[in-house]
Amino acid sequence: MDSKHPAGRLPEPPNPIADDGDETHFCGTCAFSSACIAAGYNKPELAQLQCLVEHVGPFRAGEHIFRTGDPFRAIFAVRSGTVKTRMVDKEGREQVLGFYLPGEVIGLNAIYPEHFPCDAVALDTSFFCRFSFPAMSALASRIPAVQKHLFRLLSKELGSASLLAGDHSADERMAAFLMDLAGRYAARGFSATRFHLSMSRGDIANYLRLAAETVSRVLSRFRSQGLIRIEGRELELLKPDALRQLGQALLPD
Amino acid sequence: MDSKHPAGRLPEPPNPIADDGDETHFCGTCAFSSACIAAGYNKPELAQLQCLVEHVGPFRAGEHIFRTGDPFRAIFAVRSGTVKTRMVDKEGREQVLGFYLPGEVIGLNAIYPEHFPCDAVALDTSFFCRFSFPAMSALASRIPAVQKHLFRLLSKELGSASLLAGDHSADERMAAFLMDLAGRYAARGFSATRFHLSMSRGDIANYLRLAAETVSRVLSRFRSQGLIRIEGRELELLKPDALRQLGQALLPD
DNA sequence: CACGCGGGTTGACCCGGATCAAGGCGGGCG
DNA sequence: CGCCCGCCTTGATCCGGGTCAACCCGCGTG
Repeated sequence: MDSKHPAGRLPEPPNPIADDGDETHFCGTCAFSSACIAAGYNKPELAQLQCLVEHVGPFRAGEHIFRTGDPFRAIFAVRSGTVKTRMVDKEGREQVLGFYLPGEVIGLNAIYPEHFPCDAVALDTSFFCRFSFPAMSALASRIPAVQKHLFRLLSKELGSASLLAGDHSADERMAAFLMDLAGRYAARGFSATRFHLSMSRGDIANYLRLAAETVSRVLSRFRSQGLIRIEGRELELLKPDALRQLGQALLPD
Repeated sequence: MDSKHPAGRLPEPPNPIADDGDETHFCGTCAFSSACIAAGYNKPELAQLQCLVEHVGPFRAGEHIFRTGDPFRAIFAVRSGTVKTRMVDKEGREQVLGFYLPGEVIGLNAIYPEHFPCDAVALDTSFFCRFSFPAMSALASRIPAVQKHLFRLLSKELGSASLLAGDHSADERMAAFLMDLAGRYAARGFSATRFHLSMSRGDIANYLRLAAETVSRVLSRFRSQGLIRIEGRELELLKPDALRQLGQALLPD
């Protein structure tokens, strides 16, 4: 599963955002956008922010962006591709903590321990913006909007962490998972009703604290009920309202 | 359950830390201590921090420190007593998010939404330090150590949120819960082996995503196995190592 | 006093999802 | 080509913990 020479699925990420030339479009959808391209910034400050960003990648499917225990020096915004974060306990069992889509930020939970408390593994061929954290903190001291933005990012992730905490049925969890993904894709300008699941059924199951067989069964049932169309990892939400209804206990609002 | 006129349990909190006269002892154990009394601060800056702190309380058992939807203006450090945070979904079901002991901080998850996303309810007679967040942010911009401290607090809570995420047996959850409490009491200078459970079995069950009956059964079993001594809400850990062993899959390290 | 009520404990039963098992793709490679 | 190996699906069985129910206790109140 964690092969050192993982096979890249595709020669080129199918993700439209991978186009490195389209800076402004990507940045407009990134979680840092309000910090990077906020209208209120004067030019010298924006230049400072730009210069602490470093573009890194590509990482192929299965490669690590960072590993548990690595010293914390930077946070990463996903430019394209998908990432899972996971912890591996001493018995070797994997625990998937989350999936991160283009525009989202990984590494925030490493600030306190000053070492990464989890692995980050690419699921697709992926590119990132790397933000040196010392530089970013220093900048945050001088630009209140940057500080506020970091506080908000951290606090936001606190809120979403409690999403999968409840004891809910497999159907509720799966419906909420699909609608959460849909909402996050929509927030970044992608289709909210058709998208590709970059993660395996096993990863979904692990994340939702279900067995892989259960995930498979629930998806089959959703299909037979006409809620979704699914073929391999290509997904279409046919009745998003019904799914939202199903997952409402887990979803915000 | 959420009576508007809850009966205060005791005329005076039994908590030794409630002594308002013993400032330095309390502050030495508080989560803000390194910000409030850090050696590196010169006096004018420390004075600024002091003046944005406001002591509030007492809150009696059952009273709200804040409610879902309240506009976010401040975070609170528990001076004495215990607090639970909870969300109530639209079907009226309660979801306990966490328990907070003296020295710990509540309200951080409200920064992003700018409104409190949950209720905070006192379980004991409780006192707090109230930190105006706008003032604190402004101070953080001028004093890097304060900014760093806030980042760390937020990031730390991110880490602990993933504690109860896994799918683990009732025994593992309960053992981890008890050892977590023990560690947090110890970190604030209390006994790590004898303490009072301020929360009901129902709250524990809700927090651990178990039925109240299961909590009762597990505690009874732990007692019959000689792991703990428990009488009502008074708890003594007889074999902390065995408990840590049981809960290791859920505990840090 | 009797009574109600919330919290706690314990027993009996049942169900959702884990586990075990078998088989079907599809892609990479000898 | 044929084989293997992940990944996925579907069926059969089992069990941990939820649910229902009965009961106890302490406390506050009419």
